[in-house]
Amino acid sequence: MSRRSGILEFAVLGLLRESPMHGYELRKRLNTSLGVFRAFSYGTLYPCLKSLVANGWLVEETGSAPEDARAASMAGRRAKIVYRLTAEGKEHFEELLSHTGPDTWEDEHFAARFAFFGQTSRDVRMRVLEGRRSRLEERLEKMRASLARTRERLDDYTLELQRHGMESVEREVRWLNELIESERAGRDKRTGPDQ
Amino acid sequence: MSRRSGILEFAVLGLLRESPMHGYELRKRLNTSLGVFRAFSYGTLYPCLKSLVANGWLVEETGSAPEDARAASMAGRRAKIVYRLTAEGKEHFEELLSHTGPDTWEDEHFAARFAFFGQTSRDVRMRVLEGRRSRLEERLEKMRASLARTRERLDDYTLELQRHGMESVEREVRWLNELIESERAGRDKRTGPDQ
DNA sequence: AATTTCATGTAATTCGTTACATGATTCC
DNA sequence: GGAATCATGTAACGAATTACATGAAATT
Repeated sequence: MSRRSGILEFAVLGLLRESPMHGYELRKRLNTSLGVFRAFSYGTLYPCLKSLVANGWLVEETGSAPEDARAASMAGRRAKIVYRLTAEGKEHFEELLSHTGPDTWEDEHFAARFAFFGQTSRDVRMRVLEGRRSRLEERLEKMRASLARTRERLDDYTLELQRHGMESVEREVRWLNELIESERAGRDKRTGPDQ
Repeated sequence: MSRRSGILEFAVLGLLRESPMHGYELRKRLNTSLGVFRAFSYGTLYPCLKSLVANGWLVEETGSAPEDARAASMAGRRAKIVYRLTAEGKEHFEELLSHTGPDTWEDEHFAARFAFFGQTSRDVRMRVLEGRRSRLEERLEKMRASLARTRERLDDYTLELQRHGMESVEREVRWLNELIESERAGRDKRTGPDQ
């Protein structure tokens, strides 16, 4: 059943929900359109796709015209493989979307979740945003405590590094506060308010 | 020769340069004092220490008093193992400190380098800071280009995520600018200006 | 015609964690 | 004397990369 990175699996299903794609294109969109994800390599992506097919969440479509498939099998050449989300895949993705666990608030998981907020209900969005915020606040607490304990023993560079780190986390908390406020106010960030 | 993470190795040598320590203590300082590093597990740390010993960069000291060693061997109990940097280890660390390569500007590598800036010469500091800045500027360029290409096709959440991501990178560039300016002005961030 | 970009894959390797196993020391 | 924390390690596993291998299509 090979490798399945939770994040990659999630992102692939989410991207394929919008429209079928082949592996190469999928990879580009993971790095650019979704912006957030690090560049997953083909060595990760292709085995993952195979595994999702094995689970019945995707189907492979070898070329749109019947000719393509024929030509491919005849000459032994490989045709583009387009992946399409199955009904089971759609269902599975909905489940992943509505489920929130401890992992959800982690850096990369959170970014992946956020990238598909457009497909999520508002209460899930709130759960994800608030969970992320409290995790960051815990992190801040630890940083502050550790800084208070060790401040004197640290040189200026180390201190500056910690200060900058804390400031970054504080900024993300403020960003989350704005988003949460915005969700609460019902100023939905979806494309259209009605229909 | 087992596992050796470049960053962990570097950080361990750097911490032991200040004073000898045992593994458990070392691990805490990696997570707190240096603040930057993710929590390396014991399963990573201890094998790494053994490998550094095998390289001749560290020596193990089993208890400070001879009694400890005797008691340990008699009862079969393990004593605390304190690791001390050897002359070769010190030399190796200096080499790592002065060497800069493509890896140096990567997120985690950079943080590790910065954490030991106090032990570095100013021109190395400048190389590291300026290298980091230009890598971030490249990243910004790519983000801007990708955003310009795909803006229309993205929903508001994805857009907001990208906007926030870019803003974070821009902030780090400004931070680096200040640091570089500060280095240039000669306002050295070391503890004492003389002696 | 040659080069770049598109496109798919596999094997070996790297980096690191989790779960397990063990025991000493300190605090209450 | 029991719990928490200190302290050291190993084996199995996991996630992802790199290097390799192949070949089609588009561009110059």
